[in-house]
Amino acid sequence: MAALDPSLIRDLPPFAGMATEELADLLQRARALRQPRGATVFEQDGEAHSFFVLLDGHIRVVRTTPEGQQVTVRYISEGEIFGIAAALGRTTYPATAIAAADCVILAWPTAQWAELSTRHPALGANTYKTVGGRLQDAHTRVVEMSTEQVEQRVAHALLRLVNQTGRRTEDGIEIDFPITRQDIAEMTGATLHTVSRLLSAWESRGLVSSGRRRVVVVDPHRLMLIAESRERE
Amino acid sequence: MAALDPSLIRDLPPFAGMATEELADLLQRARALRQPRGATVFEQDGEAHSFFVLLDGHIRVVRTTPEGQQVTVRYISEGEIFGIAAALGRTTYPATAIAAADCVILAWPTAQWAELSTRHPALGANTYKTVGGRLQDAHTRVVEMSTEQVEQRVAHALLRLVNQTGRRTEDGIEIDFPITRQDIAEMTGATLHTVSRLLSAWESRGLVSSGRRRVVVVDPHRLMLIAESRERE
DNA sequence: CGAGAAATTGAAAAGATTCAACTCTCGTGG
DNA sequence: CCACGAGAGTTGAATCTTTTCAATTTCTCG
Repeated sequence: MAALDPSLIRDLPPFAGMATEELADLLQRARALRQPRGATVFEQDGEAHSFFVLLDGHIRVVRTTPEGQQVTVRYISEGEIFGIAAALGRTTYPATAIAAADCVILAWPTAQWAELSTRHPALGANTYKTVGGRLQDAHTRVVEMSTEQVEQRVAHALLRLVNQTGRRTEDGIEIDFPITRQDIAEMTGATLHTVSRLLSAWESRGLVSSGRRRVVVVDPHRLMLIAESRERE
Repeated sequence: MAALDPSLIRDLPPFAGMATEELADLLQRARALRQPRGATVFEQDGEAHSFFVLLDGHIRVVRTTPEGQQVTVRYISEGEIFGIAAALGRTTYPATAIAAADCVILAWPTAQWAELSTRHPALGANTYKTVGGRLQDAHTRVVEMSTEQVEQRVAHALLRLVNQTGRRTEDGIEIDFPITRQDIAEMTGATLHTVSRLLSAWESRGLVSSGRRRVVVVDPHRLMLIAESRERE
């Protein structure tokens, strides 16, 4: 296989502030892989053999409870680093990562994390900054789950997805990968029934337009009002 | 003031793997402070001027929503590092820290984080490991909030407190600082009324024994059954 | 001892889930 | 190429957990 070109990753957040030679050094040790939608990138409690950067596609990170219920912990978008158990002092993955759309991924052996992150301090710094941000996000979600009703949580979740992965269309902003009512339910701690009812209601009010595995936010502003307001309107 | 002795902090997790001279170097730059119960150590959105290690007492970390509702993000126990916004690439504190009991705290200026963590790599490594653990904890809480009923969440919260800060007494294991129904409600995303009803019910079944600002877990095993079971008994 | 904080408890109301039945959509294999 | 079947979505009705509202009581600290 031809060597990967540094321009591939130069502009991605995990590699900010790194020289071209450093990028080349990193790429030399990376393995590129392709995962079709639905494929499992790594599995909860499995040995953390690699860490990853997502070049293209979307990844859903899911935790499964002992009772078998699934909760989506976060979505990974293009350019993000993930599966960094090693950097956090763990030897197994804390969740399962599933390709939500067809993906292109770079993978490095976990064993090289220590060496790579000391040799390229910017990589370490960028990663820890990312982890800090995710801790923030997780706390924000705990706060939302504690204080908001389902309607607001679903509105927040859609707005977040739209900001992260939105693609302009003529109708509004579309979430850029196939997403079901069930998926949204697993992000918000609701049932698919409630999510379905909410989307139906919003559709009839012209806030969203949705179908099988497809959600388009037509009026982000009014959706934001729902997300923020304590009152029922 | 006399110099602080390395033996004070030698055995605390943030300083694991450090030589006595390193500890002395760290202590030289630390400032010790005492905070009475109820005092604010740092405030949400305030400039992150310092980071801290708790030597004695308990700290409650709280996020306040724009609507004024409070959610307890975590409790800090003896020996933990906290207020490490700088290490995560932030310049302000993401939450408010309040002394839940009288506290003794070491504080370092945030400006020294970069220098200290490079000069003492173990400090950096230990800290990032801690952050990783907290990210895990936060995700665990999201999962709990998504899948469990209030009864189970409160049971889990009590068990967690008892493990973290429990003190053996003749009646059972007591939570080692004053804690109100309201505090428990803010940890679990419930109302103080529901928490009060649950504690009353558990008290009459002999699982806990509680009073004003006081909770003793009498029968951890049966409480664990409640925390784990999907069914109402 | 008095006052404010903390806790309790009943009754009504609300939000969301559960149960159940049905429809729609899309891809595949006969 | 069309029919079929599974996955995805919808929607009504009943149920249930938890909150909300409200009125009291209990504690403890100054």
